[in-house]
Amino acid sequence: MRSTTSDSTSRRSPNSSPETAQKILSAAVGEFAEHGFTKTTVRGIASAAGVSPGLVIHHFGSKEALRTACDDHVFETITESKAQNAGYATMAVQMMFDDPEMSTAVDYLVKSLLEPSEHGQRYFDHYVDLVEGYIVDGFAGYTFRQSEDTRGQAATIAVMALAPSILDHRLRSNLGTADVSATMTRLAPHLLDLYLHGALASVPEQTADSDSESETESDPESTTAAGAEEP
Amino acid sequence: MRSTTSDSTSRRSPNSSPETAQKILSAAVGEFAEHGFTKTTVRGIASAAGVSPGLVIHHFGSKEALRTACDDHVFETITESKAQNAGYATMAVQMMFDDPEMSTAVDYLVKSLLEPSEHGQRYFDHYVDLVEGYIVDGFAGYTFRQSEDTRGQAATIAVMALAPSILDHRLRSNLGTADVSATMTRLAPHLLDLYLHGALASVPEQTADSDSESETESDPESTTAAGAEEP
DNA sequence: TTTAATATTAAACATGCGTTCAACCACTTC
DNA sequence: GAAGTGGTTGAACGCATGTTTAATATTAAA
Repeated sequence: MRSTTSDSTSRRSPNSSPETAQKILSAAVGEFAEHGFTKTTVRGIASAAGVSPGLVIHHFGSKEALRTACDDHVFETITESKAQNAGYATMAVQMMFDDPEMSTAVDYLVKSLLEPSEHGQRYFDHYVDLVEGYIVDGFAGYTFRQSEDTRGQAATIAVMALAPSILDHRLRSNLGTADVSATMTRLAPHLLDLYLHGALASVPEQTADSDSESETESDPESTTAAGAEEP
Repeated sequence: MRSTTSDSTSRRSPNSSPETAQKILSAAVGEFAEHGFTKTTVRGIASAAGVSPGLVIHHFGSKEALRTACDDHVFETITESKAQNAGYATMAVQMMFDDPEMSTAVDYLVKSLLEPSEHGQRYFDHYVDLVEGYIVDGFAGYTFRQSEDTRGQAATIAVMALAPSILDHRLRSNLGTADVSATMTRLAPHLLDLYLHGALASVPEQTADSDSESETESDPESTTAAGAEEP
């Protein structure tokens, strides 16, 4: 790899390294996606990028600024692919886990979602808005069940859609699946069944006598006008 | 515990403060539940317990050993309450969020679930097994839809049930709910509706059994202005 | 009371972290 | 070739962490 780029005319850098910043940023996204922001070290990023730790700071100012740059890059990556195919909502079902770059992007967002930082909150809010739009306008030909509290419904579905990615590591260990794609493939039919028909087949009878005390489902809030939704 | 040597003879604990260890452990559970294991510091635990950092190590040996002790304590706390009411599965819907000790216990388990440690994996596996039992035998009078892949179905439902607790912080900010209990109350009707009837009301005209290729161009409007700073 | 063992603490130690700095090097420009 | 500019590095700084240690306080046993 010759570092001397054949790019003529606008050669602004005396020393050759216009691509180093990109290399560092790519490594940072990978490290953040794998370990999260807190546990990721600048030295680890530098090692993954093949540069010195000081250079990372020199290019991005600080670890926090580097995180912001990664946020922009990942957000851009996902929204670009969103223009191509269906977008965020496909994360719920499947797809976008085959492309390794997209997979790390999803991991990155999930990790930022779990840290108390505010970056993840912006993404979450954006995602809920997106789902809310899907509930109102439909998605890929599907029509959602309507509710009075559309926002709460959108938040609920958004959380459900994100859950498999969040707990992918635990699912992989439990199910023995090799990678994210395999896990999603394993979960896909059950998710589709859940979204289409629910998880419960029958509701409990009102019979008084039973061996166990049961009746645990009847919370003061649990029975609040839940099932009575006729659009 | 209290005395490490010579309980065969009459020499018991000279200066024993059995409540100090308990105080430290309780503070540790709270700190771990709030910040997770990694970001929690021994000094923070000591400060919360009103003791010196060295005493924490003196009583439990190390931070890792203290975590193990907390794991046992939390697991015991939850399984004890499990004997009383329905147990884990109620976490999916509601309940057990009102009792503050139970709430921190749930937070503790969720945090350990998200860290790469192996402690959370044992809990997750246990939880999936529990859900699998519910699918086979039913739960609180409810009957689950049956599937060929009961394990995958149990894992799916377990993940769904855990999701609201995991993303409670994000949900709270998005929905404006004050605490966990309020968030769960807000989500409860939608969760019940999802479990009972699913999320989708109608399917697209083509058969939707395996692949989900959709050519729909549903006007994505996600042009969030994010200020970028590229070097 | 004396003694010995434990509880407890303040300080120190070792390590890893993000960051800074002075020097070096490659390349462009004069 | 000389000078200059910016990429790059290795060492070091300041800080926070988990843990250790020496010393003190406390209390049951002798």
